[in-house]
Amino acid sequence: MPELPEVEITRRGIAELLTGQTITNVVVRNDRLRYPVPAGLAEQLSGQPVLRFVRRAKYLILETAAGHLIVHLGMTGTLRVLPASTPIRLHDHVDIVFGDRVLRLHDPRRFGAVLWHPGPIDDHPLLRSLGVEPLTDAFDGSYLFNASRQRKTPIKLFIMDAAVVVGVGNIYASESLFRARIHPKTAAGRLSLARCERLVAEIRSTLTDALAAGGSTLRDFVASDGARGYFQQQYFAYGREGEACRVCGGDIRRVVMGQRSTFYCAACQR
DNA sequence: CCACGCTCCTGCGCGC
DNA sequence: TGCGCGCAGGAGCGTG
Repeated sequence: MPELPEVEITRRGIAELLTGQTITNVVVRNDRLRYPVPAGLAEQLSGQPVLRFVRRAKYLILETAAGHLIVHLGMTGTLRVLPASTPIRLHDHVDIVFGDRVLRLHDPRRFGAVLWHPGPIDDHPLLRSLGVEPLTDAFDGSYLFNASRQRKTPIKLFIMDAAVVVGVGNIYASESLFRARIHPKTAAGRLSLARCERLVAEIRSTLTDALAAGGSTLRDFVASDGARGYFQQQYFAYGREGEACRVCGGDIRRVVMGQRSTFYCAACQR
């Protein structure tokens, strides 16, 4: 389940290997991802050097002079640079070929996406109305405070709203709220400025910690089957229903919010 | 504008 | 042992 740190690690590894390299072909084995993979990618991209490989929210963007290839990993997607001779596995849906190497999208559940956008990237409908990046200065306590006024939505759903702040997935939403000692059902509009500042700091540190944990195995993630046990950092709340809170020893509870499991400590989080 | 719930898909874990 | 059910989740989108 790639969250923002995993996506960013993937971006760094691939950018290092493929920036400046020229695409020689594109092979689509299964175009039925979240959206149909557009036809004609091989014609659009062959001969194009990769100018940049960037990220916006959880979208990875391969930039060429001809346009942008937008990739989303969904729930189960992985994107890896492999020797072109690497055997095809089930669910290897798309290859961007660079001579004797290949950038391969593997995605069992097909929640991912591969899109083509010839124009300026900020114009793309999926990217246009995204909120701020969580690891930039634009995301601070007063931003969260101002954005949340009058909003009755539980804070957990609010921080997962990509129109507000991008890249906070289900796991890190629970973890950040635990660290900030905020109950996930608290109405967003009722949080004080001080609590918004605390929450922003904890969202940042949660993401940064995961990034640091992943950074150490960067090479594996990009080049090998590795990646198992990857971000198995110590969660405080996520997935720990019925276990003891690591801070107070109380029970970690699970509730469903927005059709998603939410974990919290009823004693620590108010 | 806001709140909420449906939907896509496959792999896995659990219960019988 | 084996089968089948239900859950897991990113995020766009439709509905009220």
